[in-house]
Amino acid sequence: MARFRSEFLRILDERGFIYQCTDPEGLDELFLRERVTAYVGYDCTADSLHVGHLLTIMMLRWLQRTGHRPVALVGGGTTKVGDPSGKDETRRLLSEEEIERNKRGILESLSRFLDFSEGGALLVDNATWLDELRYIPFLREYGRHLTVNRMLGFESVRQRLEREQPLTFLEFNYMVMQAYDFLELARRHGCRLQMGGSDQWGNIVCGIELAHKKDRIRLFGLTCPLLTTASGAKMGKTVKGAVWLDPQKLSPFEYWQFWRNTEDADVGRFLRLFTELPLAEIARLERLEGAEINEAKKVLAFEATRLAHGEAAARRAAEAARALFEGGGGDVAAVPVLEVSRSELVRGIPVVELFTRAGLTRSNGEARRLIRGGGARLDGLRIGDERLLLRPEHFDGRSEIQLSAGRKRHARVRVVEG
RNA sequence: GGAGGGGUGGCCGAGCGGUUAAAGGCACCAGACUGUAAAUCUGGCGGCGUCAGCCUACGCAGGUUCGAAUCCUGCCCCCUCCA
Repeated sequence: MARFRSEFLRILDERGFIYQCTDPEGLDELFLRERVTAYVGYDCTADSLHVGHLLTIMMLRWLQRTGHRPVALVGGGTTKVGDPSGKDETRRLLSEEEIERNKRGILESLSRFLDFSEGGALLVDNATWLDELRYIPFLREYGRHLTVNRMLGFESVRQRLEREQPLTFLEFNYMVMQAYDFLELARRHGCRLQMGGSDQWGNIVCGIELAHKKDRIRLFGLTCPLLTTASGAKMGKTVKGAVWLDPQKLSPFEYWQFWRNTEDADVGRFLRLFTELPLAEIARLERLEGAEINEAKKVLAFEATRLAHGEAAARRAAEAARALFEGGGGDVAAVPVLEVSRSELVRGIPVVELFTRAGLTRSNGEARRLIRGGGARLDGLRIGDERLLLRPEHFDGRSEIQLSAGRKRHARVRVVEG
């Protein structure tokens, strides 16, 4: 497969990152010729990124590893407008402070994967230029280069119109804003390539066309496939919601577990996309069959966790999993802990409440149902009574007990004096 | 501006005065089977509650009624057709 000659594109191609590319040959040449600056845009609506963002993060990472310059753009400007695509309930507008906090969170998530130190990756906020825009001058200068005819042809727009779903002028302008972002990055930072999910294709192309008409510069676009699991579900959900990259929001142990529970059919693909193992090694792992494929899943979990949370955390997660799932007392240090005071324990703590406090269930009612359904365990023994109170005798001299919701989700409860 | 249709739980979508915490599907959780997989089958799936109950919910605000998601009034939003 001599499709690409440049290292970056070859890697992306071999690993399955490429869905569409505006001009593969031209881009390949560009990568052979110079140090390329490329960007990916991230929404600013949450304070952390999640696995749904991981594909593009990995692309930026490979970009940096192969000697080029990644730019992460956060949508501080566009977030102020509020994304209207979420149908009813006009979305709550975020305050400046919230946006600021979210930006910091996003940077923190990204910092695990990219080197933002001097001369490395760049973080930019489109508020920097979008805030300054004035309507009439903008329309006169840029609006004349964008035809509605052209924009109506884009898949995202066409689909809406065909299904007779409303498409507001505001949404329509998102494409324009993003097109302008690309141009602005090209001017400010010499950015030549925008990458994103396949749903971003129209927006990316729009930016390329704008830049060509306005500044006579040639930009490139590349999208990655929309990721679903082999059984067709969207990736990256757990009871707790999204699979966050921020360890505060989802512990490394739970992150490890997420990857460990990958479906058989996805293992090879995920290893290529979400780890940096050599392809030969992945091919070997992929060939494992039956129960042996679990080895491959552990490698996937370890490597993915290592990237997001560091090697030490990945080791602890792996060890805790060994202790929990394969018997033989390993170290369960990575399993999330809930602390309770001795005085509270002496009074007796409703076990349903503990499940909720430990984050294993979302409400006491859910914990009750879990117990009724036979999925709740205390130190491995099924809890039969939903009214059970946790008391000092359950600890039997130890400082910790273990709660489990189903086979896979565990938490420790530790007594502290007081 | 005019006429009609509509806003139901995370999503889709029934219900159109009581027996409706609201059919059905998807998603999700648990149990069984396994390999911490998939498929399948079973159960669950608003909150609080030591279980007797209480509270909140069908766009928003009022009203009619013993009783409202269901009827009435006003408001907000969406869709279709006409101008």
